[in-house]
Amino acid sequence: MSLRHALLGLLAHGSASGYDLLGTFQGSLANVWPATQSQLYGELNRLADAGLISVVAEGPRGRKEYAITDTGRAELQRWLTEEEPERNRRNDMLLRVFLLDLVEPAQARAFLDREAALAAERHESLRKLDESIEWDDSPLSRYGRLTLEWGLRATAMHREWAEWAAARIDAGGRRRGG
Amino acid sequence: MSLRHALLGLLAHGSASGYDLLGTFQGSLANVWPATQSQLYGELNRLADAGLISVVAEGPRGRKEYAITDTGRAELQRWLTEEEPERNRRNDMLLRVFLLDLVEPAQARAFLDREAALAAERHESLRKLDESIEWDDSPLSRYGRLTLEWGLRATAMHREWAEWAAARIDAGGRRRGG
DNA sequence: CTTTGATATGTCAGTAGTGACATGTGCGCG
DNA sequence: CGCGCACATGTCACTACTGACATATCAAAG
Repeated sequence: MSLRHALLGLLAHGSASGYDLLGTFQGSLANVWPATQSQLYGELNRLADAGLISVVAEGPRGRKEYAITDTGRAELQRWLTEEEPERNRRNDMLLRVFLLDLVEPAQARAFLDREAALAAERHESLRKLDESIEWDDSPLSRYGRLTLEWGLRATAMHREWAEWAAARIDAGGRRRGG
Repeated sequence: MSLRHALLGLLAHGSASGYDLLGTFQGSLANVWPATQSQLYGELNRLADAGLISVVAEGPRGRKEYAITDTGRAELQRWLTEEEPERNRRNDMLLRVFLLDLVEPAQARAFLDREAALAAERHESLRKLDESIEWDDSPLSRYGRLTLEWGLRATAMHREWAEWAAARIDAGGRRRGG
């Protein structure tokens, strides 16, 4: 149920409409906690029903501006400090590696090459993003930078691993022969 | 729908019952693609209905032994070589880091310390697992080792990042003062 | 012989997330 | 003035996954 807390967290930084929040989810939050429009509007209504947020203004085109309530802030604090983060262990890519003995070594090698290339691409795109942002001393800037750094390190690690693994497949093939 | 392909992949290595497969999902596959019992039995029936697997023997206690069919093998091949792995971007832990400016620096620091400690623990447990397994030249051994190595590198990276981030929070606090 | 635990499969209600569809409005540009 | 795009919210059917419940059997230990 982290979407709930993501919304509370964003609203804790300032009131906003569903549409505004959607923009954030498709922007800076896309790499951390993506959400679809339908899910978002539904959750906002549920949060309002539960009294964790409330409509503070209505604008043109039916726009509803939400703000976090005291109850909502308390819940957010509780979540941040007391609740253990859910570790998402499912990894489609690793599942495939686990089963990679079912295809020819050349295909396994191609798979890992592709992983390495994609990780490199993703790393580069994060690096550019990092450069393009004007980081300042604001709290959001400080912690946003930490998450981006995680992405940089994760993509670097993934690339190195894939290259190592690809080389190991070649070595394994040779070992079988000799 | 990767559970489907995980099951096909396991059955491609040899026929087994739902109960056997459940053991694998709670064992070696737990860190890659966990699945509950209810989900597993349901999917096996759906796979059999679709003709991707078939019951090849019935044992005591209603045991049903499944084997992969040619259609199933073809589908597995297609999945492994043609379908792009789903990248799971949702990360509860990173979402919290992103919102960590909402709590006191000391609490943020504690959060990251805990992350570092947990990553170290997980790394150590994987290292022991690695040592305890007698890796041979079998294909399953070779590719299983690659996934484990990914885990080792991921936990190491995560720990280093958390330690770096914790230090950065301290530095940020001082910078604000000076 | 009885009890216990591992083997073995199944159902069900509920939650989270997806993608498509539906609908209407205000703003700026030509 | 009217056209199109961005703004803005909502519904719906479907899929994946979870945790709890239900049920029965065989083997071994006491």
